[in-house]
Amino acid sequence: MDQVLSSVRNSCRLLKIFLDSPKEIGVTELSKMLEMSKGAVHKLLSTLESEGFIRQNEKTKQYTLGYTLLELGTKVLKNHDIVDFSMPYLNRLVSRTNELVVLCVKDARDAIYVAKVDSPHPIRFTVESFRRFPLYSTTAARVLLAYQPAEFQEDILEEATLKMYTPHSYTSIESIKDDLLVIKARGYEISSNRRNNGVTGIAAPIFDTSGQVTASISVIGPSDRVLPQQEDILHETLATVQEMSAHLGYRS
Amino acid sequence: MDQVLSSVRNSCRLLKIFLDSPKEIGVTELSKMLEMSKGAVHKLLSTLESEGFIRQNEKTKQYTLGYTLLELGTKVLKNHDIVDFSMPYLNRLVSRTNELVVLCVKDARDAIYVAKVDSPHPIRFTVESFRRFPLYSTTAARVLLAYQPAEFQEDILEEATLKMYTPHSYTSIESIKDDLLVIKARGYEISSNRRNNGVTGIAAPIFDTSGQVTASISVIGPSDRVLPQQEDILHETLATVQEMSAHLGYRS
DNA sequence: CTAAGTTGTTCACGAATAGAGAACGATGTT
DNA sequence: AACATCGTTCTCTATTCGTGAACAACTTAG
Repeated sequence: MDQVLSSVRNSCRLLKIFLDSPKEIGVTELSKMLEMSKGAVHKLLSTLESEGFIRQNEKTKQYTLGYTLLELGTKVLKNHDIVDFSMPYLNRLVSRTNELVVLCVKDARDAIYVAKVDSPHPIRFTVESFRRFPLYSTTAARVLLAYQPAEFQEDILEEATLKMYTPHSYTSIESIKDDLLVIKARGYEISSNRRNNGVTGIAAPIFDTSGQVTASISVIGPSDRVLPQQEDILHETLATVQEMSAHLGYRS
Repeated sequence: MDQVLSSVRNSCRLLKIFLDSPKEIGVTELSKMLEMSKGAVHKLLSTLESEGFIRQNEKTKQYTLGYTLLELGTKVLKNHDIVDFSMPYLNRLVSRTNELVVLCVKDARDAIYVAKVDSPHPIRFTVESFRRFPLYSTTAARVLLAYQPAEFQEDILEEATLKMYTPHSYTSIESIKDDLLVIKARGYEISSNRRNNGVTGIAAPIFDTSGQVTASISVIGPSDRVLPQQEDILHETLATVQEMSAHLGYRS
């Protein structure tokens, strides 16, 4: 783990700073955030700029993310064939439930919505795609976590403890652990008012040939619309993931 | 210009290799393309992987682009406010012309379509967004090039010469240079069958407060549909860019 | 309108490490 | 069973990365 190219790691960390910051940042501010000298940061920036990963505003002299990252990000989506594969199913599930449907995958220690289809309702709950969030924080993510090895689960939940973060209406980390067992036992998850108040999510896992969980889908909407038709939505969701899993070659 | 962090530059080059390759690549192949030792490439890869910029397929052991690049790419789009600003105008122009409309910007030595609205026609011409292409190769890009300093134009066209690349129906690099003068003189460009046979593009520049060309828009479609209504489309396009420029604070 | 505080940028040097190249173990192919 | 090829690990030194201070170009304060 100490086998790491420090300047490469620094440049990665530098780029990620922009994810949670206003679009333009100056050298001085970056050097503080990275705890590096201004000179070194400047060298990083001009290297990244010459490769198109960073752009400098000619007027303000501050820096922004460059277009090459847009090219690469687009390529990531293209590579990810589960997205293309899933879109028809997501669309159908939206037309049957009239609520937001998302496709969620695990990446390292995080979850990401890699596809979504919005609810046709004028009043609707929306989420941000392509942005990481913790594996214990949303319905779809917890489904993914439930099928991970126990040690990995422990690790993730310990991180949650360290961050002193317990999702809404969970009284303790232990109760999440119980929840994961329930999810795996019955093969789906329904949760209300956890991360967002007044919002209910119904999620289930998608299996591939090797029996691994590759993704999960979730129907999410205002509790007062979702809860009354909870049974129907659950039925449609389970039918969808079973069909998807079957098409991926999974035999239960 | 020699003030460059070599390992950072190498990691950038490594990532860009994936743009023009199948989704998964092995260490050996990458080391050949980068002309580096396998050991060094492996170190690059594991550093990038620990930062989420690269992922390794557990079965094939080969490498792919990671999700962090998707996050960063999404952020680039969000930062770029001209895209949000332009969408209503692009949509309106499509509804008036019934052809593909694109928004094109210059980045370093390239052009990129950063937004597009497809034609409603069942038979339609489409383009790929977020992918770099030369500034001399499409109608919208040449409009951007026309407003650049003469020395920059020379530089770009010289590159075209070196690549032995002359866009279709240009007999020489000199004729492109003439074309650029015409574009700047009359403020728009109409070209047929240049990059794609049977395709016609009509493009015009958008100016900001400081009088700089920040982007260009182009209406593109099959020549047999576009040429007959050429006058109308040109009129609509010019009206749109004038309105957009005015809203950006440009005074002619 | 000067002086003090910013900013981004440059430079020189010593400590740290990046990259080459060979050897490794694991696959899969002949 | 021998061979080829893959990704990975290792060692070592020439290279270079990162620091800290000085720089010029602005903006702000008095």
